[in-house]
Amino acid sequence: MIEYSSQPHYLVAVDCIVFGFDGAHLKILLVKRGLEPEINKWSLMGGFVGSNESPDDAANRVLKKMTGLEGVYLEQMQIYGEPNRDPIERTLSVGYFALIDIHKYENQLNDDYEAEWFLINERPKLIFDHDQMVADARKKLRYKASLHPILFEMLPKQFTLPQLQNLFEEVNDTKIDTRNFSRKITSTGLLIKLEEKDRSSSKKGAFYFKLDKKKYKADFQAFLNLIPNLKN
Amino acid sequence: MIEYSSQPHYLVAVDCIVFGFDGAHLKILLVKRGLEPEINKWSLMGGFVGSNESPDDAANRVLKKMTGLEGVYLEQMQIYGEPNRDPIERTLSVGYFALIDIHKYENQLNDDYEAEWFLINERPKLIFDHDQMVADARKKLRYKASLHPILFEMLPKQFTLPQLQNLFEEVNDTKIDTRNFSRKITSTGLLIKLEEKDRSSSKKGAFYFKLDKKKYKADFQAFLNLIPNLKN
DNA sequence: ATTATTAATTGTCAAAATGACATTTAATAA
DNA sequence: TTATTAAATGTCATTTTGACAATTAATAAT
Repeated sequence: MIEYSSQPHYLVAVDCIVFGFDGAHLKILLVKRGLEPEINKWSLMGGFVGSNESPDDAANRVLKKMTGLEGVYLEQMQIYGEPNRDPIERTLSVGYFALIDIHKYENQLNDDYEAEWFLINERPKLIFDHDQMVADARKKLRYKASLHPILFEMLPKQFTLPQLQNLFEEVNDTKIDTRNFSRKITSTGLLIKLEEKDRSSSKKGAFYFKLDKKKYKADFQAFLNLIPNLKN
Repeated sequence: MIEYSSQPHYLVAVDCIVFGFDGAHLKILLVKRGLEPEINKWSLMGGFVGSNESPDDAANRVLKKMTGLEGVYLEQMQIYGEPNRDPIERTLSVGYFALIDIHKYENQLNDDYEAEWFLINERPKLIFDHDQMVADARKKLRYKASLHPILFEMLPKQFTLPQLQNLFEEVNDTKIDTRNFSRKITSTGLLIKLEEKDRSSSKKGAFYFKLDKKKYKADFQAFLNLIPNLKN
């Protein structure tokens, strides 16, 4: 008979891949690790799951502690549980990816932790299996974003169509035809055009849009299809 | 400074939602639990993660032990980690869903475990949060199956179009127009029509098909779109 | 004042995919 | 020979898609 008492116990952690977008490029937020082993090396934001919290709770706690942000978009990805992934002691880690508005973060920076944004393709090597986690998170982000409008979570309240398209192109690592993108994104009914223009990027300026939050919540589970299937 | 040694340790388990299809209805495989608490109550197939295996390894081991089957389709779903989900001791469980060909199983039944197939809608109440796991697994199955051809994993080597359509209808809890379904599924190129007919369900008989495995593997990650968006 | 420059914005058309819909066919039973 | 039953298949109008380039709005330069 199997009994609980004879079974091995493990540490359980969470690690968060935090994505942001600066208007042109996809970025990832990394921290200098504060404990041994591999202290002071770059790593994902993480921490152990406490006695009175679920892994989801723990991920939210870690994010709040290190970025000051609450209520960020957070999605469970998968568990990383190879027996020897942590050299000190067996630790299973639940991987999450988070999407945050990079501008909100800047105001709430917690300086106790050395955190820094890196361009997704120019990030330093990370500890343990964190590079694998980042690769998995990118894949999952791409997958999810091709079906649901999650990328808006990384945009400020006002954004332009060129910015939005940039973001889709970055995430999917592809170029999208401007006319077709505009048509598709408009037909979702998710965008509300504003009076104001962003003049910072061109003489003509690009109109700002905001998200129709009601429509966003209602349609979140509906499949969109924002990434074209290129034939040529 | 946070140190490993001061952190709490937990039991880590896996639980598998095993789906099957009898040609007409979606089924789920349950076992009578073999340890306290809740001994002899119906539950999902599960077990603790051992010292030298990953959670994926553990899920495969449990499935093999209880069904005799190896290499079944197994997908990590999510982690269940509410602090009090297990009344004896804190246990985190990684939920998996498995898709198996119900006919293969029948040949390999391991009688040491009291396992039984239940119609998905006529299953007994399960222990702990296992009912929630089943609900989540159904949702995930539906989601994934609407995009990728995973349902073939539940069919025998030879199957008929009506059977295939039944399966899609069961999983999506909807009725599909025969002509449109046939057109779509044919256009995927995934099916190879055989000479033989299944005469068990009608006078006319229905042609058997088999899966084009090469095409299946190649197209697995490509998005299909097999479930229609009904307008009326 | 006119022109040049630059990025934003918008339109067309042919092809493909979709959804709605009913009849014909193959086999056995009566 | 006819009745019965489930399987298989076709049409058409609408919508969606992908490929493609010209126009517009604003500032900078002359």
